[in-house]
Amino acid sequence: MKLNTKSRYAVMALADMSKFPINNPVSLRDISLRQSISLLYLEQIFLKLKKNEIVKSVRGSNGGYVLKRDPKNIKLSEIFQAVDQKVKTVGCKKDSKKGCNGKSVKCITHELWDELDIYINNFFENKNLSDLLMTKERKN
Amino acid sequence: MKLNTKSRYAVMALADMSKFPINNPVSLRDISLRQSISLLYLEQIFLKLKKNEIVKSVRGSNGGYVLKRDPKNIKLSEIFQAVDQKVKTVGCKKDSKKGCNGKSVKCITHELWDELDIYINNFFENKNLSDLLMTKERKN
DNA sequence: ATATACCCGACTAAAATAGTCAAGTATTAC
DNA sequence: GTAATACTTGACTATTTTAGTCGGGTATAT
Ligand code: FES
Ligand code: FES
Repeated sequence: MKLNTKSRYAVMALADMSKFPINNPVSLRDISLRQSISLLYLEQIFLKLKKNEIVKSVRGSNGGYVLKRDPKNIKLSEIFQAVDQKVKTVGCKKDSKKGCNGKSVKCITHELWDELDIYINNFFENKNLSDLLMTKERKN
Repeated sequence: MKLNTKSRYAVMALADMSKFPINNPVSLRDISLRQSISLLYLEQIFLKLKKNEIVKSVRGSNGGYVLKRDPKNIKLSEIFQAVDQKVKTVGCKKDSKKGCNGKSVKCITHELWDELDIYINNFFENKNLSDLLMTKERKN
């Protein structure tokens, strides 16, 4: 079970952004420098975040990206979904009747993995961007 | 976040075994047939389970593998550890002071991923093989 | 004009995954 | 004692996924 960089960077970049005044465009170049994330990779990530209505873009010089909603209303689960990164614990197709073994019944561990799936998604569902900021403030 | 087949099969195979009398050797061939898992792959997995004292082997004809402990005392976390599959949510080295970005401080999301790590491991820590059987019995 | 910064699809090297293969050894059944 | 069963071990490989990069745009502020 490994978290990939795309999800990790997406959250990292948005967390970086949410430290700035809400209507102030933050350029990817700045995020790239502050967080040491490849600019080209960030561009790829932000196109998806934009398509999924998490940020909006301000083109041209002095432009950048702006959070489309209050950090309080941006759940981690939305961010993950935006960058196409799903939790996948079962071996079978989720909405098929077939099992991971090709048989017509679900395997003996299917329920367990399903439970794990819900459990993990719960974590992302119950965290939002502002939760992140708060832990940070406590520390600094 | 994806669960790999090695962990999935390991648990599946052990769940299969634990349906049989505790001292009755179960051959990998049988598990392979019942659960539709490649025999050669199972062999690889069981060597690790054996090295980690989860099962013991009975060689020769009518041989197979036997659970070394009561299913109640085999936690999923042990199984995962045995097959070398760790949860990895952070980008940095866990016991290094350095961040995932190469800097000398942990990144702004480090705490979050750490929390997620603990959260997921908790799931595995609090489930044992016999829990699996029980959900199955309820259903059948 | 020109510099800045987003836009977008295609491409690729490297790593991880999901197995397979070959060549054994030990034990039991006949 | 020989055949059959079943575990043992290390190496090897195809496929997939990941983690980016590249090239050639377009829009806007100064
Ligand atoms: S994981 Fe769903 S059938 Fe095995
Ligand atoms: S995840 Fe640990 S420093 Fe970024």
